[in-house]
Amino acid sequence: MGRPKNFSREEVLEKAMPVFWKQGFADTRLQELERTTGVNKSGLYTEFRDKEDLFVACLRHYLESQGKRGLLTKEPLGWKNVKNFLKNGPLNKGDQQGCFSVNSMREFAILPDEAYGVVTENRALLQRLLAMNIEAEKPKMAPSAIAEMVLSFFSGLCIERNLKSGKASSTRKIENFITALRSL
Amino acid sequence: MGRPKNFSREEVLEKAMPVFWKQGFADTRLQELERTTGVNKSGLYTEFRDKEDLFVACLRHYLESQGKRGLLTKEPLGWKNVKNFLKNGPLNKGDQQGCFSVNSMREFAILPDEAYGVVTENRALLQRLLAMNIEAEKPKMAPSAIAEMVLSFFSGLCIERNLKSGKASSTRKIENFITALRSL
DNA sequence: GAGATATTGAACTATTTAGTTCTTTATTGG
DNA sequence: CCAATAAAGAACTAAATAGTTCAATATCTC
Repeated sequence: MGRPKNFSREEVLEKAMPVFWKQGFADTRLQELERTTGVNKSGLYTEFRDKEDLFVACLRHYLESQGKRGLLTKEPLGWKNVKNFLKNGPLNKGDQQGCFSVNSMREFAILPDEAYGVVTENRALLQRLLAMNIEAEKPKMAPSAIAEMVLSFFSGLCIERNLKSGKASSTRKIENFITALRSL
Repeated sequence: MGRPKNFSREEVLEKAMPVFWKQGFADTRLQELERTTGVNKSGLYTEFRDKEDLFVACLRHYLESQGKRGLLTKEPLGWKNVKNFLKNGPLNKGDQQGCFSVNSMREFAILPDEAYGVVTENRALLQRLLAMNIEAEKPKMAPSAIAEMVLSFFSGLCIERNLKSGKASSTRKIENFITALRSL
């Protein structure tokens, strides 16, 4: 066998993701991806078909890694998980603010259809997981209806992370929101 | 005096806005703006300094026109206005889906600082108007705290308009959300 | 160490883009 | 109708960008 490559697909995704996350697809330059991943064009193009392919791979990678955190599957299911999802779902790590998936929704007009599919599928999953947690609390209102609201609120929190005001203001907001939901 | 121009600034903004709204700043080509406004480059560049200037002008124009609708100042102030704001604030007119301002938040990384200022100022205004309407209903919780939640929920609804699922699913969601808030 | 094989790096290309400039054309006032 | 004025149109420019190609280089197996 010939020379082994000295980067893994995983590594590249891990490094490229924050760039797409912060700047979106359209305004991320290939040059910047070379710099941040430390892999040059020919390397990137042997691993990924094109920029779109790399973007979608980053998106999938992000959603998988978020899924693995298991915020909504911790036993016992209930409001606590929902609150934790709202508090810690949106990340707060340097350039990685909010949710890559929510951010991407803004760019559907120019993203490959695949991206749309990946995002909506994940949202459907979140909706189900949220509903399961809410169900466990036996509210009067239909759990799926409450879950819908939570997901919209979550999307709002995520997109607001693009503001400088940051995480601080959201903690209190989340407490209050959960309080309101508990009455349903 | 020489030849009068046959387009008004207003007209141009009205036509350019939906393009920026749908595609964002980065992925809107000058060529497309020429086509949709019917004004060619030299016309656009005599009226606006550059693409950024045109974008910010569109953003201001949008916020002004939204402000004029007066959704949150109709007497009597109260939950009815808040509900109406959530229902009809996010537009549903062809390419103009959701809120141009919320959509723009995603692109702060590449937009002029001015855009950030315009958006945050407007959000502060909305926050105050929402609080006034909530105040009128004399809730136990601080009106500003409830207003914060409404604004986040609104942002979520707006960004979700980028999904095909559309307006239908949001009506019920808004009713339920207001129900929850009334208990606070 | 030799040969096979795959990666890497850099030079290259074709296209697209924002922005400019200059000529042509239309409209006005006197 | 003429001269002044300004808009419109088109050709042009310089820079950037995604994507390609190919020679040089590194590493593996035998």
